[in-house]
Amino acid sequence: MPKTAKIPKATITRLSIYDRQLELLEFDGYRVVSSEKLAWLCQVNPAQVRKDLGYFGEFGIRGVGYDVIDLQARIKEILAINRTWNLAIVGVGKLGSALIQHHNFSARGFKCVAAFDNAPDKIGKRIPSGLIIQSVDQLKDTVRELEVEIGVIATPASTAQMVADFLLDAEVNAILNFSPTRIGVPECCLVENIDFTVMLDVLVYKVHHEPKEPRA
Amino acid sequence: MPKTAKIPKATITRLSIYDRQLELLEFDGYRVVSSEKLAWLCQVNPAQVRKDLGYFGEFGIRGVGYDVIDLQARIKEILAINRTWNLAIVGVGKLGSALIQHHNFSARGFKCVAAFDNAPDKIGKRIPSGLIIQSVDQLKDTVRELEVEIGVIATPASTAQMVADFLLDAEVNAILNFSPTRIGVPECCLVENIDFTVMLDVLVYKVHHEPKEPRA
DNA sequence: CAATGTGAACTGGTTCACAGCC
DNA sequence: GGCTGTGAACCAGTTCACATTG
Repeated sequence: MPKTAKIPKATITRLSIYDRQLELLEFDGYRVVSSEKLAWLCQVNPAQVRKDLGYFGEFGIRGVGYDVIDLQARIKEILAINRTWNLAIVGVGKLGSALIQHHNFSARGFKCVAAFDNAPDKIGKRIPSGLIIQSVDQLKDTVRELEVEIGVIATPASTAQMVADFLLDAEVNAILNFSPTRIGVPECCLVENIDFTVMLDVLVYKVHHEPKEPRA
Repeated sequence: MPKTAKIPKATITRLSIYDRQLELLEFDGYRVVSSEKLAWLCQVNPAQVRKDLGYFGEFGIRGVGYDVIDLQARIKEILAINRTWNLAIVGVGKLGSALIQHHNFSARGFKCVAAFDNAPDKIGKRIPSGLIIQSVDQLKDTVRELEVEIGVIATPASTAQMVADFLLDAEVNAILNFSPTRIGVPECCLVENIDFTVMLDVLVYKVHHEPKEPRA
């Protein structure tokens, strides 16, 4: 179905955002939505919405708009989030355990099926979600057995690369990296980095340099 | 000092990454580094490194490279992270408390000086860091008193906008938003969004659509 | 000679503007 | 009439290639 064209990564990001707004619109009882309204809600340009969707097909009705339910289904299909994906969290510190219990993950079909750490006092413990923390030595076996498709790194920077190598060895080929370092992986493995302090640095730069307009 | 040119946001993001790599290089005893080496470490193009730095001045020595210590200082100055910034966390759930104790924040000069929630059973409690959770009713006064410059939203989507309005009322003009929704704010307020599930959706899309190359 | 600094070329992404349809 | 779908125009950001300099 993808019209063999190169699709900007930003388009995929926006599709995810559209999807969530559509859920809210559905909840609020809307049956149809125009590109203008959806764009406004997602803080983008209406033409952007239409172009993004245009990469994948014709989902709207001219003169009317998009069917809220139908468009949602299409987007979920495009993103491949119309099914469950199994996650394994590595690093069960404060952040790791917050992620395991993160409601937005389960609500969107991301299921934490395993948790690993290498601190002896953590291994074997049960976390509120019911999961038992395993040693990273067991990572490979468990990941394969439970068919984990995405590894989540929530360790300090110092161990991130080691963890990544473990995940690669277990043939996970998608990693969500919360550690503040760029891990090195082969081509076949896909990585997304979420780096809090980089975001803060960007924010601080902007605060410090943007023309400070007087408050309305 | 900025050569009155428009600086890409991506450049700022990379400066933050360069900075952290420089810290590691310094720790490892390097005195100078070439754009090629730094680029390799940060997984970008060498010309990109030079261009990014070029927006702000000439920091290198031709034929030699960049002084690791000096370049760090310059970047920290550009990013305005050569001082402490006060944060207030709103929403002390699992994620919020993980953020409060997040070591990378304190290590980089971001100091959590206040925490707010509106759950009656949380208000007044002391968190391991020593902070006492306050009611959001006290947000305005506390934020002003403690000179908080950045608000961090770690609440569910449903209350994010309300929290943002509270922060705006307290004249915070930078927000780091961890809730999975786009908050609406006036021009004068700067926002960075960190949305875990969007990142996962992007990762899933890629896993599902990228040409799956056989593993080496 | 080796590596920076930078205009010019290129690539990618966004916005416009309007044709096409309901 | 109103809103989608999309080629064309535009804009931004990255990479190249080379002149420049310690």
